[in-house]
Amino acid sequence: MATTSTEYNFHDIEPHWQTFWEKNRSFRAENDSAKPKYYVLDMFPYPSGAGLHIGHPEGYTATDILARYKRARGFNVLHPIGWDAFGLPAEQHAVKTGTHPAANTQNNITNFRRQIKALGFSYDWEREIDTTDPKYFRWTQWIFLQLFRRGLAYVDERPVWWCPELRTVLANEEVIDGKSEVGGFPVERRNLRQWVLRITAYAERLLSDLKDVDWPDSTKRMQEAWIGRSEGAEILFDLERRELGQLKIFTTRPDTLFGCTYMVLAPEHPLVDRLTTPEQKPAVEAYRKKAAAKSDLERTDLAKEKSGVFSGAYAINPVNGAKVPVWIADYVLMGYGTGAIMAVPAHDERDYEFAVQFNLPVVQVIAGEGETKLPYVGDGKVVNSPGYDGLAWPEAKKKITQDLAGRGVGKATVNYKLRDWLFSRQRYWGEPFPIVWVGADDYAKAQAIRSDLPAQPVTFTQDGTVHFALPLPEAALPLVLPDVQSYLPSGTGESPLANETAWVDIWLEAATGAAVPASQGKPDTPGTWVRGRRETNTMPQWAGSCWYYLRFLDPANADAFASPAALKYWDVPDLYVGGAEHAVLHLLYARFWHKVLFDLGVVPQAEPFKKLFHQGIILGEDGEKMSKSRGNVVNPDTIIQSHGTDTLRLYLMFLGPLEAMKPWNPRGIEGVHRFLQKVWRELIAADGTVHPKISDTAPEPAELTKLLHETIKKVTERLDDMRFNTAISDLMIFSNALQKAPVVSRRTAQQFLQLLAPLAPHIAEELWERLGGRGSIMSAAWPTFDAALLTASEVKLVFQINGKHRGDQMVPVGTTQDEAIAFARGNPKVAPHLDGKTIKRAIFVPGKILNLVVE
RNA sequence: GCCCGGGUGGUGGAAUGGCAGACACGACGGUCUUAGAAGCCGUUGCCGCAAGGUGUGCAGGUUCGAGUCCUGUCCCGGGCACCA
Repeated sequence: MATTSTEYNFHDIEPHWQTFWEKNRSFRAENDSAKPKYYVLDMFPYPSGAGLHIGHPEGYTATDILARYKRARGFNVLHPIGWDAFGLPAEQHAVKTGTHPAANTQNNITNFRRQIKALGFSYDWEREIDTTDPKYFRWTQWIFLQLFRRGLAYVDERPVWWCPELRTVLANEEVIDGKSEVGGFPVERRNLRQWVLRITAYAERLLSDLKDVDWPDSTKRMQEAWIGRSEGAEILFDLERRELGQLKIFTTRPDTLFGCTYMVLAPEHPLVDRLTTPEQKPAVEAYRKKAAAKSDLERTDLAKEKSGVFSGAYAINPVNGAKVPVWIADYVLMGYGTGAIMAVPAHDERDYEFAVQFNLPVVQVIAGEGETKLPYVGDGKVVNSPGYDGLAWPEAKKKITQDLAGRGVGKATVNYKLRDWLFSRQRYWGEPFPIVWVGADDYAKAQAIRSDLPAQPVTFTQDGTVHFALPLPEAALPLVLPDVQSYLPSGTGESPLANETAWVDIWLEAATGAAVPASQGKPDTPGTWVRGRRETNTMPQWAGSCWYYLRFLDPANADAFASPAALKYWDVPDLYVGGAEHAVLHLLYARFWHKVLFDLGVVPQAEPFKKLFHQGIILGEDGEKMSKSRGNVVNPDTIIQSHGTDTLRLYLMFLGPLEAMKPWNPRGIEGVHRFLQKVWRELIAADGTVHPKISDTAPEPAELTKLLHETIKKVTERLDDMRFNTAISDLMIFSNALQKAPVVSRRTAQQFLQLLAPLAPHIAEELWERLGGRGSIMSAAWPTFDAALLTASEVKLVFQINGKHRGDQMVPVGTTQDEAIAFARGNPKVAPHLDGKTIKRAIFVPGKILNLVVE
């Protein structure tokens, strides 16, 4: 049933059809269908208190158009949405107001859901998920247990931002210019016990499998750079004082070994204490203190000026026995390679800068073509390197590495920039780790009855006591968050959970995971009861978003994160659309988890996202990024109120190519709104009945029929290519013709509405119904074009003389070159340019162009 | 500094190596109207009354023909940044 409006009243029409779709469950994806499947996924939103931002509907409109289009083409479409709802803002809100983050989160979700529904997206709401729902995060915890069991999760001391004044750990985004965002207090780096995931074990596969995915090249390159593979060699340098042992360095350029004139250790390098001579001790100590006080950011920001200090020690170059001084400098990082380098100032810019500053020798060992200006990092041949002179550097690299390996003082190695993933937060609002820390004896008891423990126990040592990480059995999941008195951190760097003694300090039944507060004493029921302390860290927001695309396949499953049948039928998303800001972290982390699940045999493919597309950012009217402080934020609700969601959807797509960054321009909205009004006006008379020019019997102009078929062809191609802006242009061109046509066949009007339906679904449904279309326009099969109608008998031929456009005319299809030249001679615009000239050459593209080169 | 994108009318943007500026916005003129809004009909890159010339950041090149391909250069945006 259509609405009763006589005019294009989107205020009636849009809610009307949204209710219709909801009642009819129009967008339900069937888990067992004979149809081919199409899975199109949005990056699910964090439901912030600010509500939907105009950037959300941009990408969501694009995927919605595709979802509706694919349904019309006969696909069983999975188009889901959910909420990435753990996270810092909800926790900060809780700290401020004392309300439970869950309550605040649910309010925000309610608001987001309302806004998204008002946009008319064709989500299957029966598959809605929420990462903070225990039924969901049960499986986040389950995946963590799989990682843990396979030795991919461990505990280590890692530096975090610590604010002594607030007595809390801060996230990077809570630290602004070295001060806390709240209060502006000074912050420092402090080591804390953290969970770390061994993503580096997957570095090689994360890199090499990029070749199998259809992603933007720039995103692939960013991931490549982030993984940062480099091939080189580890080389052992003897120290002058043999009793100190050897110094292991990593270099990508072993071929420059003869040019090494000094060594550098990172200030944190464990050998620094031992090899520093007594005279140099005070200077070295002072330097190390200074370096330690610097944050990573400062250390890297001060890139311009090198600093360092001589250790007093010397190392021996393994290829020529040269004695080289060992320096300590913070331009060498402990976290990469071995934390020690051989410095070759002649062929490395940083080493060169350092050598100049500290007056160290520079020895050239690579010569380029002609005069070589140092530092020289280009191609060339090896010089000043007895035994290798004259070799091109890649050959020398190979040969020197082999020779060193033969002597046992070096070997070829591969290094990655990628670090293991810091996976814990000292926060309340995240998934609790299903881990209980127990003593050695209790761990041994558990080992006797559990088969799901890692080969190597995960431990940490505190005040001389070794603590063992005992996982909860899978059957004990989910481990839910306890209610807490305060969302303020414990003050010791632990999360607020540490204050919940009854939850934290427990007796645990090792086989079942049953627990009672330790304060109640050891239960006397049978079982293996061990005394433990729960892990108080929680997981980062990434955890829930690492695998959500799998939960959509089978969201209600209580026995598995998804059934094998659902995993097999739906496979992975055919298209994933989201912002480029996730190009590295989210996509890399999700790929890592997916590969672990693949290795476990629980997902059938090695890569989670076959095809990826980034929508561009929408800037404010002023061309700046939208932000509250600039006051240039656009709220979709306002546009829906003033022009309707069909207009908003069209406008978002009409702004420009989806991938481009583009400014918001409120005046442009009128243009697409007028387009929809025109469509209405041409199909519906002023009294609300079908326009008199719509006819079942009288013939419409042949040009209109032809244009319809051209439009079907173009719009279909453009939806396939995600060229939504030009698809809309094509529809506008057709609507202009619609307006001029005295008679329009009902079928033409209906087919046009079908083309419009994925983009502006509400008005399309309404007009379809009024024009007597059967059922929902969504269930009508996508129109096809008649190729015969598109072939013309005449085509426009363009005449060029010496490459310049001089005229054109309609010529019969199949015109030959000679005939075309005759047409040119007879063309009043072209003929004067041929007068008294000889044609030296003719280039003829049949049906398109005739270019005559004349003299 | 390095790595990616991108520079086309007053604006957003179109253009498989083949008519640069589709489609819109804005502007101007007209029509309708008591008046306005909406609609409709025109015009609208720049120079020129016109014929015509000229034009895709700049300088070259390849080609019968370049916005599109190549080289260099400038500018803007994004990402990364002492990774040995």
